[in-house]
Amino acid sequence: MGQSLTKNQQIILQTFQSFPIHPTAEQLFDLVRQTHPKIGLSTLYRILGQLVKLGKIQKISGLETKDHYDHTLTPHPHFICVNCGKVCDIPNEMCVISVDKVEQQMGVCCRSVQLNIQGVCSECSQK
Amino acid sequence: MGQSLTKNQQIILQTFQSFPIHPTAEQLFDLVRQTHPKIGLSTLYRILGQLVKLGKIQKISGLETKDHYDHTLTPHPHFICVNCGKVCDIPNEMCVISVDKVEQQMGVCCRSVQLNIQGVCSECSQK
DNA sequence: TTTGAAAATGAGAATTATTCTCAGCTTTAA
DNA sequence: TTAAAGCTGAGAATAATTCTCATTTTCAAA
Repeated sequence: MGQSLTKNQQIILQTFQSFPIHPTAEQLFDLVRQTHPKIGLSTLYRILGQLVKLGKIQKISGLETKDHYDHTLTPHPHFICVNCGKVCDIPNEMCVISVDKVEQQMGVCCRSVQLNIQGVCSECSQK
Repeated sequence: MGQSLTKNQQIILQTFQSFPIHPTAEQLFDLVRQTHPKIGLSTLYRILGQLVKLGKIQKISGLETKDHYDHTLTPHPHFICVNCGKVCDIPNEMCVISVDKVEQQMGVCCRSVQLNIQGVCSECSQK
């Protein structure tokens, strides 16, 4: 059970955690390649999937055609700038969502919530 | 300015509106083909894009790898069952989101909000 | 150490959803 | 009636991701 990560899993997770961005697989691949040029794209995708399953990172879908990944573990909303494409976290307390009513009134069981806001970021709106 | 729709735009919009589901392009293509077998897939995609731009329908991304489309115009959250894949609308009042704080505290300008909830629907949880 | 089974790798092929291209057809307005 | 503009749809192209599989690596037991 001692979820020990393989060498490549560690390389990818550490590279990931050392950059405060929400990279796509492609961006992360470029970063990883700078220090480990032999790692293949299929390995990256495989390991990203494993890290998501292990609960080490989360995948953010629905922002663009590409998926992004996030090494912040607590679920929280994301903001994407429609102008420059930058993705940022929105602190949970700025945007509280309760799914209680949904569960009670629709009889469903909620597993996860994805809240994505599209708009113009502060830098882009200053131009 | 009298945004009159072309014949194919009308066929697709009407077919769409006569089914109370959240179809993918593929599902809608099958439906449209039943009555208009000559319409091509590229026409369907082109017209879906146009209808979104015209504000006649909305596109729901982030539920699956495929996009879904919705002919309800007011923005509202969506629920997707991780078991059977069914998509349903969540009435806005069950799940209120305010973006005021986000705009004020992050200095951004919010254009649109997508809230997707993954979970198990009532039918699937009865098994 | 040796060994051998299980797991991991990575190059490239396959898949999937969507968008693009373009030659022919249709509509429209003069 | 006609010419230009717009629309169509078959199929090619694209883009992101997943799959395949022969090779390599790991690692515990002998």
